[in-house]
Amino acid sequence: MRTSWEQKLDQTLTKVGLRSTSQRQIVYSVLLDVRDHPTAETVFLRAKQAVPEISMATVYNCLDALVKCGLVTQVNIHRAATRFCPNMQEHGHFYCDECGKVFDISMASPAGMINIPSGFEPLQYEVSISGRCADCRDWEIPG
Amino acid sequence: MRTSWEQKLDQTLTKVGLRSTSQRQIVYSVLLDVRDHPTAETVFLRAKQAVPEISMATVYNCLDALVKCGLVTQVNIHRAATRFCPNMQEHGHFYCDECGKVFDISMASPAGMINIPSGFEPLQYEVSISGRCADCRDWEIPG
DNA sequence: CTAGGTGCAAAAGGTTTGCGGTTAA
DNA sequence: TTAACCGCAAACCTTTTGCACCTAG
Repeated sequence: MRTSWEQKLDQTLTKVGLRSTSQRQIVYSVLLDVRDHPTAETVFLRAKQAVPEISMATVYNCLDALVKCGLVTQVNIHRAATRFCPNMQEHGHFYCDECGKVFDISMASPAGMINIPSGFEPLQYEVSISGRCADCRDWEIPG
Repeated sequence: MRTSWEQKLDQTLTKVGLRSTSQRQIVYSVLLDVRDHPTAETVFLRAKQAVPEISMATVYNCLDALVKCGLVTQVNIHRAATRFCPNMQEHGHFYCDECGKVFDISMASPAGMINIPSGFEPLQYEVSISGRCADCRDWEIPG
């Protein structure tokens, strides 16, 4: 029996004119399975466990398709590999400079507090915070 | 006579233990001169007009030094070259997907509206908006 | 004097592309 | 049937690194 996320994936891909393929299903399931904002490389390695012959190019293609159809968000990290996140609620990201982990941060819509100049058409907002996560702060060696 | 920004640069670099060099002065002056959020490559080409023998590695080093001492901000753009901005007021950035230009966007401090989990230590906020700028919207072919 | 900076060239890292073969619709 | 997709490998672009020489403090 098809699970509900598989149906939703099929429908969402089809809606924007993209095909539903087994590779795209695997990639999406990998993202849903462990919500740790993996890089394309990590997604590749995890997907490979299910489909050993899958290629990096295909993983990029699949991630791209998922972003295009609105099921996945990209998280940009300065000069490091892009992370991928299947949480489509409006939220920000906290990047820990020390351990490299990425955390979802709940927030109000930023649209209200930002003064978009007239004539500009905003399509996407991205709020990212960098610093040190709780764990890394705890492990700090005192003075 | 030394201009005030040159003195400020010297002092600010020195304060964090970095040296004031002619290359760093040139790079900073390039950023102050045209406020169009240039890439490292563009900074390199502009700096080269004053110092033909300057190298890309040095431009990166100088930009890095300027960021470290707090005179310059980096603007991350998804999968494209980092842009550099000498405007140190708290502000966001609008990236036009069509023409690639970057615009400063005034905004209230995002710190208030974001719910940082306890124990997390935020160091830097970055708000970026992507979409279409006014010019690109105007030039759109109707129908 | 010497730690830090510069210039060059080579390498790294992440992502994209070209192409022949495959497959969903 | 056929446009879209896959897998592979090579290319690409931005950034980093190693090293010999140079220079600010």
